[in-house]
Amino acid sequence: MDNVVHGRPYEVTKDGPRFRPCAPHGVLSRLGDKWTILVMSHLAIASGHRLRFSELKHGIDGITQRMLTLTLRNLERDGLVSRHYFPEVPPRVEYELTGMGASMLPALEGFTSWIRDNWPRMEECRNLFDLAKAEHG
Amino acid sequence: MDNVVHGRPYEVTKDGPRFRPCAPHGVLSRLGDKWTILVMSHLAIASGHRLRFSELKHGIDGITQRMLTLTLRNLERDGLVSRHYFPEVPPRVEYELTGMGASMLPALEGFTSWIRDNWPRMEECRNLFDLAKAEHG
DNA sequence: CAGGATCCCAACTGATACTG
DNA sequence: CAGTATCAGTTGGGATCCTG
Repeated sequence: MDNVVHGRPYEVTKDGPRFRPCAPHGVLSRLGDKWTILVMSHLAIASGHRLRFSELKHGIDGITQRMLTLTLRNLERDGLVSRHYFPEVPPRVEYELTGMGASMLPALEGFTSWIRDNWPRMEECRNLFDLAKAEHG
Repeated sequence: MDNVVHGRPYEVTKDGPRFRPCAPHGVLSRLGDKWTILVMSHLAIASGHRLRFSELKHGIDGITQRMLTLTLRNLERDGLVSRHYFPEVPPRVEYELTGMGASMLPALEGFTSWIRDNWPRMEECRNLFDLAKAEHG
C-alpha cells in the first residue's frame, strides 16, 4: 500500500507482502552492467566531471569502442551524462556528468564503500561454499 | 596507486587514471540481475529477516522456481543469506539474511532512496531523448 | 515442498570493417 | 576522432518435466 522498502512500494496481501518488478531494478541493472560503473567512476574523478571519448576509452582497460559508445548513450538517455560535440577536424566529443549524475555519486560511494569493506569476506564465503560443494560431491 | 574511488583502486598514468575491472562490478552486477534485489527486499522486511522458499516464491510476482533457487544459491554463496533445511515431510527450507547481508541494507537503502527521488526525472529524460531521436531521424 | 535437469530463445557482448 | 553496421559467440532467463 503505502509501504516502501528499497524505493519500492509493496502491497500487503493475506499471504504476506508482494512486490512487483519496478524502478530500482532498472537503475541497478544498468549500473550492474559490464562498463557503466567504470565510466561513472572515471567521470567522477575527472576535473569538471568531464572527459572526451578517447580519454575514457584509453582509461578503461579492455573496453571496445562499441561498448563505450553504447554505455555512454544509455547514460545520456538516463540524463546522467551530457554529450558535447565540437564540429572540428578531427571531431572532438566530451562527456560530462549532469547535475543528476553528480548527485548520484554520494549514494554510489556509500554503497561501494560497503562493498570495499565486505569484499574480502565475500570472497572467503565463496571459497568456502565452492569447497563444501566440491567435496560433498 | 593508493587512489580509490567507488571502492576501486586506480593507477595514475601519464595519460590519466586507469581502472581495471574489479570487485564493485561483481557485486553490483549481482544486485542488478533480474531478481536479487526483490529477494533481498523481501527478506529485509520479514520478521527475523527470515522466510521459507514458498513464501518468497509467492511474494515475488513472476519469479520461477528455477530462478528463485538460482538467486538464493548465489546469495548464499556470497554469504549474504543462510539456508536452513528442516528434514520433515514435506520438506521445509528457510532463508535468512546473515549478519553481512543485514549490514548491507543501510547502504542499499541509501542508494535506492536516491533512485526513488530521481526516478521521475530519469523517466522524463528518457522520453525526451527518445523523442529527439525519433524526430531528427 | 523444494529443487535438480533439459531444452530453447532472447539479450548482451566482442570482433571486425567501414564512414563523416 | 568518434562513431555506425554487421556478424558470431556467450550468457541469462523462461518453460517444462522429474525426484527425494
